[in-house]
This record gives sequence, structure tokens and C-alpha cells, in this order.
Amino acid sequence: MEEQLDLDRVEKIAFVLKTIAHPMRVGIIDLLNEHDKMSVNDITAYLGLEQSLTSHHLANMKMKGILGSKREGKNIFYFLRMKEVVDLVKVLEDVDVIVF
Amino acid sequence: MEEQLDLDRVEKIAFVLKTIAHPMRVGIIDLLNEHDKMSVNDITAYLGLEQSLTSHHLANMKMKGILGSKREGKNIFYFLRMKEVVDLVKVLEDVDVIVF
DNA sequence: TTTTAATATGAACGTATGTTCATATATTTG
DNA sequence: CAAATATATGAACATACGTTCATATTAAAA
Repeated sequence: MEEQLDLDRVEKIAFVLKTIAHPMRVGIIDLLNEHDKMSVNDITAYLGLEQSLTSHHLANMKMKGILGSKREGKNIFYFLRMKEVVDLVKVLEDVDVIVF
Repeated sequence: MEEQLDLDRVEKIAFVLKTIAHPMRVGIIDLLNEHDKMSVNDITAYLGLEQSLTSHHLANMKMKGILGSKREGKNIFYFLRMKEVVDLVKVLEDVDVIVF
């Protein structure tokens, strides 16, 4: 690595981390890694959240390029666009942490 | 993966992500990956921040188990304790993102 | 043993983020 | 076309987070 901070680089990396750094958004990534695409309803059920809150999380991740979506009739299906985020989760899978 | 959300799991993962999801904290990880240990002064210089702000970031990451520190005379040296975070950064190295 | 250097701490404050709630929009079905 | 279903949107609010500033602590050096 360099001896001089590369601002663009660290900002880009932090931007993605920030977008994912929430329990429910990690859950969404897990789910969409298992399923290719899922409707908002099914995601909502899985997370156990309110519809509206799920929708907010999904919109946020979509806007930032992590997810994509396509309508199919009454449903809208979300899917992983930035596949790398799955690896982020995998890296931390077995890490030993005390959460607070 | 499972068909039922594992809350402890996603909370743990999000907790670590959250701790790192800041440009300067990504910078700190880069630096400590290159150097084994570094004094607060040197880290501060590298980041181009105020001493106090750097100290806050370091204390935060230490408290949450990402970093460790040891005093040597006048200086305090910080080092990576949770090495896995380096891989988080590496995963996002070459990802294509539009930051805003 | 006062001064200087290195680092930590804590209060204060503004901004960002997560959540709720009420409502809007789109699509299908009767 | 009216009703039902699926999803989005936006305002309001509370809380979390990042930053600054002023001051405390610790160790070394003069």
C-alpha cells in the first residue's frame, strides 16, 4: 500500500461498508445470495419488519448500486447487483466479536 | 444459508461493518496492515486529521476489538487485532461504485 | 521539579440515519 | 371500473455518529 492516504479509495470503500452496515441489510444480502431474486413481501416476511421499513432499506441499497429490481406483475423482485458484498459477509462469518 | 433470519449472526456482522464504515477508519486499517504498529502521531499525520479526532477513532476501534494498543515511553502504538478487517477492505478494492 | 511532548477524555453540537405512520401509486381481479 | 394486493414515498421524529474544543493525564527531558 501507499504512504499517502488515497481519499477517493477509502471513501469508496467506506461508502459500500456503510450501506451494508445494518443487521437487516446484512439479512437481505444473505437472503438474496440464497435466492437470486425475491419479492418485497417475501423479504419483509423473512426479516420480520414492517413493509414500509423493508422498502426503505431496499430502496437505499438499490440507489447505491448494491441491489437491482424488476417488476413482474404485482410484485417487484430484488436481486443482488454487487455480488462482492456476499464476500464481505463471509469474511465476518466466523469472527469472534462482543457486540454492544 | 437458513430460511430463518439469525439475528445474533447479522447483528454481529453489522456491528463490525459499522465500526469500520468510515473513510478514516478504512485508512487506519490500510496503514496498520502495512506497518504492524504505529504511534498516534504518525497515524494522525498520515490521515491529516486533528490529534483528538484520530484518538477518538482509535479508541472506538479499540473498544470494539478491532485494534489493540500498547504504550512505549511517550508513545502509544496501535495495531490490528482483528486481522479479518483487512480482507473486508480487499474485497472492495476493485469494486466499481458511484459515491455520493 | 518545571516544562514539553504525546495522547486521552468529555461535553457540546450539528448532521445523518433508522423508524413509524399515513398516504400514494401501480397492477391485477372481480 | 371498483376493490384488493403489492409496493413506494415522504414527513416527522428520535437517536446515533462525527467533529471540535478545551482540558486532563502520562512520560520524558531540561
